[in-house]
Amino acid sequence: MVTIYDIARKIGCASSTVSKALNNSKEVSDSRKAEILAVAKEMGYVPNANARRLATKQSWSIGILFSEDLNIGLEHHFFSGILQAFKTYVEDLGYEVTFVSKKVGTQSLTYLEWCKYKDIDGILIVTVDVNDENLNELRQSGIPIVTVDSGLINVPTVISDNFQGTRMVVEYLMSRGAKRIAHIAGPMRSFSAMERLEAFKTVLGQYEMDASMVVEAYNYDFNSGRNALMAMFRAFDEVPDAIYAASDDIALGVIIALKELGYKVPEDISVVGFDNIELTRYTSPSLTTVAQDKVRIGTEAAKRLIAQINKEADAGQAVINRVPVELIVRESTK
Amino acid sequence: MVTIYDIARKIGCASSTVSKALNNSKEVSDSRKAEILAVAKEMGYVPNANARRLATKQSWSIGILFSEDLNIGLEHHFFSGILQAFKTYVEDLGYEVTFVSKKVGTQSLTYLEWCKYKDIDGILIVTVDVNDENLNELRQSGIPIVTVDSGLINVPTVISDNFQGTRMVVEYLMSRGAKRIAHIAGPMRSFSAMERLEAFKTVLGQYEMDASMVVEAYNYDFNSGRNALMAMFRAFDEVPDAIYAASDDIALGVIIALKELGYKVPEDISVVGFDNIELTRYTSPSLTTVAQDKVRIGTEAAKRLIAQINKEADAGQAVINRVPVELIVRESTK
DNA sequence: TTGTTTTACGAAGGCGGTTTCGTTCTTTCA
DNA sequence: TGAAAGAACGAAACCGCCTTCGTAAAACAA
Repeated sequence: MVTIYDIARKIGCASSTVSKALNNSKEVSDSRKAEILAVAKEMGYVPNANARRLATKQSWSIGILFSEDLNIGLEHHFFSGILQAFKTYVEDLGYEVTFVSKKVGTQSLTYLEWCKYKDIDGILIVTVDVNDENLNELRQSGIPIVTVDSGLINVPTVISDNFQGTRMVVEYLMSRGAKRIAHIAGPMRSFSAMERLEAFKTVLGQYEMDASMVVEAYNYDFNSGRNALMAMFRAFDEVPDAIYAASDDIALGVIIALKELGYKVPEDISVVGFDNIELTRYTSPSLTTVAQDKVRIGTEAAKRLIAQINKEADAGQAVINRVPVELIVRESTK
Repeated sequence: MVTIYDIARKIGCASSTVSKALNNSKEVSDSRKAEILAVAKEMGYVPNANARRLATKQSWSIGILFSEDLNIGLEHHFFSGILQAFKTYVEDLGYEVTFVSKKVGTQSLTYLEWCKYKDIDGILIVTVDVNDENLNELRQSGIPIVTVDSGLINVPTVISDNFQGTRMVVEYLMSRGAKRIAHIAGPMRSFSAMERLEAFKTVLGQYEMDASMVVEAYNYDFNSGRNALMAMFRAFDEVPDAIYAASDDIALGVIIALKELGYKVPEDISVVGFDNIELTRYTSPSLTTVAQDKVRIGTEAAKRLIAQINKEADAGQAVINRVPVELIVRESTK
């Protein structure tokens, strides 16, 4: 490993001069600077992150917090899409992104301890168990935080506009003649699921429609959707003419279940999803759904985090940043 | 921030003693050790990663390399699944995982420079442009590397057994009476796509069947599958009775396209995919496919990397580690 | 008792940078 | 032309931790 001392020795100047030159300080003459840069390049010099960070106390790194317990995480395309956009944005600014871990060598650490250990600049919380004690500690630590799609209070949040999306769905269904709209909600440990359910009730209420046909899916996946639909048909005597599902996966499960029960989609019952995952465009029938803007959510989250890191005014306010959604009408609604 | 000096001062001992106590050295008496640990805890001491790493030259961190140019990456469930398994395994051992970036602050770095900069212990290459010059440099640097599903030569690799999988598909189709099997290949810049194509030709050759009905999909996604199928029907006069697609997404595109052309799956034409993504179980028809073991691939890759880091014998050999696959028979084949 | 190990601890140097603060040597300006 | 200002550079301290080495006290052996 070649260090600034090696360079200094070779040139015959002080290491401090080399350091300044490499950092483009104006305390070094242009000729000297050129010489040092040339030698550095020739010797294959690469700075040492740990030394630099130790000295500057600026780590240029951002932590990503995925909760392990919920089994949605990296593997869920929605979150991985957000992460991808987030990562692209901050890396372009020169930050590195690291997963926050609970272990260092053989030692176990809390999230906050890990952040201190790494001297992290900021942290993105993606999915999380809201009741995790370790999170409180983190939140109160003053470390810049932004969260995505979570229900953490007192933390700057970026999330799809579930209210707008739900309203669009309901009003669209009504405009197409729906009289009896049901909702397959997502699991209530998910904040978005709660919001969508709440919005569902609110909007139907405003139109003086009954919003009681609701069943909670155990999970966000296909199978949970299928099961939830079956449960709904067992629990209610009435048959809805439209179903608003809290996610695309759930909606696809619902459609299959309806087919199994002998209903036609959309002729007998319309189905709407939420997410706009790639495949829904190609299923049969293709799915009417609410598109979430993963890229925008990830990018927005990145911007808000960076603003906090740079201590811009108001950056740290626990404001919920709602990202617009879009209703994509396809074949699953009549 | 509380340091070992703060602890030493409070107790009235030397910082070196504190350091030793915290590292459980036997040069410190048990009573002293207990005292120091107690004070450290009381003061909320957390070690500083940068200082520690600078001093020990052990970073306990692993880099993940996702190529940006191919637009498969984090968002592809196959890779995110592998990454998840990999991450879980190495984090449990106390390593942290960081995405390797090409920028540090405002400076651009090559992969190798970044690795040196961070003093990284090892690196997982997930998707990658085989022709990237920066990779050669990395490969020759001696830094422990493992790669997944890539065609990098001279690098320890973990990959699904594409030959076994393809053989199972072909033989299964033949056992069900297929006489004319076509292949929708994945993009040839993907190593797995190449292997599957090669295996397809080999196996058909062994049975003295014609293996010329092949079209390359432009990408691994649904739409490419659909387009490739259309291209196939334009290019060949004959109609196959079975189609082996290089991925599930492609297969689903193929199925839709076939439906559009008026063919029934599986009655007229059988279709087989590769991956076993969650949804394929629920599409209609559900998809016969080759299941890849994401968890095993990720874990295996982790093990091989750690072995190299620990300089275990033979660990660094550029052996290809083939992970068994499984044929899942569902409705898309008759 | 004396001599030899062990044990427990402290001083100090090093890891590879950054930064402050002099100190020369030039410029600049009155 | 002399004094003040600025430019260019080096010495040294520091970031927080680890580790080597020396030493005094305690434990053991002869």
